[in-house]
Amino acid sequence: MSVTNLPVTRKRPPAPASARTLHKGQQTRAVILEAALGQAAHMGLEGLSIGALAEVTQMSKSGVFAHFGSREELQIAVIREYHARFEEEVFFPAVREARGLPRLRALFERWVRRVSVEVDSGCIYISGAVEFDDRPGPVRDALASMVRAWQSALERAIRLSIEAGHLRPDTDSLQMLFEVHGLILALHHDARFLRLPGAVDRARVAFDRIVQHYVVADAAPPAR
Amino acid sequence: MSVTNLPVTRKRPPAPASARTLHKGQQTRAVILEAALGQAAHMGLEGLSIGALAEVTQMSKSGVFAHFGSREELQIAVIREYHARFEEEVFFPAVREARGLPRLRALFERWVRRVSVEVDSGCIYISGAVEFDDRPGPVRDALASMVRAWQSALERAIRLSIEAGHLRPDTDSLQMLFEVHGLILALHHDARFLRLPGAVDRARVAFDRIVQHYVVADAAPPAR
DNA sequence: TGCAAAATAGCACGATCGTTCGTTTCATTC
DNA sequence: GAATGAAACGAACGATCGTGCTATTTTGCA
Repeated sequence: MSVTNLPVTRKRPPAPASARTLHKGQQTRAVILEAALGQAAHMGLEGLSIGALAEVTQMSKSGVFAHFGSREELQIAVIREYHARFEEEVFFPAVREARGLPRLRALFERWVRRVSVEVDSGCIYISGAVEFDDRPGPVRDALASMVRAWQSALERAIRLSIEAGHLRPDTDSLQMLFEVHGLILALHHDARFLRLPGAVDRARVAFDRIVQHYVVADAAPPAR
Repeated sequence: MSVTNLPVTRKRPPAPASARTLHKGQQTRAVILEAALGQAAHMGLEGLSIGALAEVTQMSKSGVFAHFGSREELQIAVIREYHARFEEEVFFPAVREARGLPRLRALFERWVRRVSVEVDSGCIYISGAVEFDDRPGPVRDALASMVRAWQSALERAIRLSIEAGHLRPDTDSLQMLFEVHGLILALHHDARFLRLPGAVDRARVAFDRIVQHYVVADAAPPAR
């Protein structure tokens, strides 16, 4: 059970030789990935540098390099790791809430919290989207897959809210998704770039307003 | 009359020697800047490369370099040029509309059009905000100045709409600005990165909803 | 037309980048 | 404890980057 069934093409297939213990390789690979995640959060995926990574992890450049085979593979590995953590921190806990509005609210709240924590570290989904918005290739593809997966998970939650009768039946789920996503992007922008205080509250207020609009059958928007 | 009175510290002080004619230097400088603007729109401000710029303009690297003195100065020059064009294309025409809602609508509409045109070229305000969100220095400062200038111009338009009686007197102008800005960011993200069609319309629809909320004294949001 | 100044070219530097290759160290299993 | 394969190292490569020099060309004005 994951955010989506992606064409993940997992490496590390059948546990090399012995089965249980985490072999040295994967262990240091995890260490490198941890450092890479931090570096990418600060400098972006394009800011990932094998040399800098080697310094941080006290390894040789070639030692780091060997674990991924290329810089691109490293970037993709970082994206996948980020995705996994995002799932763990935002999606899985929220999906335990009752389906419908409670779950949708939980998804948004955890998303907001994640982004506002990331004020000091940066969201790879957001920075990556800007860095790779016209740079085709496997990195962009991987990133787009993850973002789309998350977006459609959110849209599913919206649709469930409609089915549950919590939102108006004529709710345009993609439209609502668009608006909610905008709040997160504005939050990220104002808090992280402009360093404005109070952006988190603005996002929450706006979210409540959006929900309120789609939940109440208020004055039908007159054809204007 | 400009979006704001920035600490612009304009170079090119008192017209070097003769007054009128555009001297060769400024002329080729303009050519370089044009190319740089294109390059930055595609690859971001960090993707600006003096070497690549020299190739495009058929000049030597040092020839290009001499016009700006440093890469940082080049980046700042690009930001200022982008700002000037943004003003020209979005702000000035819209500010000729009647103050209040008409002007606010014009500002948004032109902003949307600009961003959707930039689907093929990228908005430097947005990409720059991500690239420099934790990279202090003069480039970030210049960029933040411009963005803040534009934001406060928008907020001013909102406040004028309140004073004109077009929006509810208890409208939180910064909150409204936050929401509207989010729409632009979502538009940029969906159209440019995810290549989703229809994002422009979603932004327009959402904007109308926001305006409608602040203009009508609908059911006062119950203390929830 | 000639001369000073501005604009551009040419070249090299040091740094950093991703990557390759051969060797050495280490961990694991017999 | 020796053998085997994985893991890490060290050094070098070619490329690209921004930048600093010194010539050379071009421009604008007397």
